[in-house]
Amino acid sequence: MIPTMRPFKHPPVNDFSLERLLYALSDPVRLEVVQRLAEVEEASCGELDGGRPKSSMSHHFRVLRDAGLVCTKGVGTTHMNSLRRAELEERFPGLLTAILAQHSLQK
Amino acid sequence: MIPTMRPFKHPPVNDFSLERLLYALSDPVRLEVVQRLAEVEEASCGELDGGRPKSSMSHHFRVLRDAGLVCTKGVGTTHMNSLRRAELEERFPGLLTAILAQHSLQK
DNA sequence: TCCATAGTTCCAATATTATCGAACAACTGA
DNA sequence: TCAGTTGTTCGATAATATTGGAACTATGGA
Repeated sequence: MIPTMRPFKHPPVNDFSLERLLYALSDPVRLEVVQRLAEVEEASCGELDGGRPKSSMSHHFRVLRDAGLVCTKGVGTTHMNSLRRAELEERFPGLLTAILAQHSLQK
Repeated sequence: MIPTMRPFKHPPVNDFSLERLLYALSDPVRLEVVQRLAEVEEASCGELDGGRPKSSMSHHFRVLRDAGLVCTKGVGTTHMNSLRRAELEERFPGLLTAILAQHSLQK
């Protein structure tokens, strides 16, 4: 068993871009994913699709990863996702907190 | 002289949308406009175009207005723009602050 | 009244993005 | 080794955004 699930590329904190982050979160599907991840700490892709096609979700997860918002690691046959909270707080202090606070108000 | 420059539509705070705001700020041109406005408090459209065509800027200002970020009022032949800081802070506490703080770091 | 200024609106061209089916790849368990 | 599960990648299509020229409107000054 040679082939291992190759890990995804996750940008280092220094490469985080404010515009890219804001863009990633301006999509309702992606914003919902991030909000859910804030509640559960960790979740597979399947747990986060709202019945949407896998290929669509795969696209959204990539956008979230590229923005530095989400970290995805392979665990068995599934991919576990989590927020990169500490690094986001380091690079954009207070930003994610303000966005997530907004969500909990709307429920 | 009957015709007066008809005022622009500015959404009330209750109609502000997080996604719309994030989207508006995910564009480099618009983000720059907002960052400049944070410094000068008030500026005409002409002062904020970076040599870009007026029609393009007019589009961007409309997006910013629709998101509730910017207020535009006619003054003489010019349009003066300002951030809707208080209302934004009321609706999205800490959000604009976090975004603007990010900018000043990058200079 | 005429002209210059500041922006808007209209329009078309271009570029980006979202969506999703189909084929593919990695892993687990039988 | 085969089958089932999970998710990615590829490719096409549709929807949406950005850009900027041209015509138009409002305003103020000469």
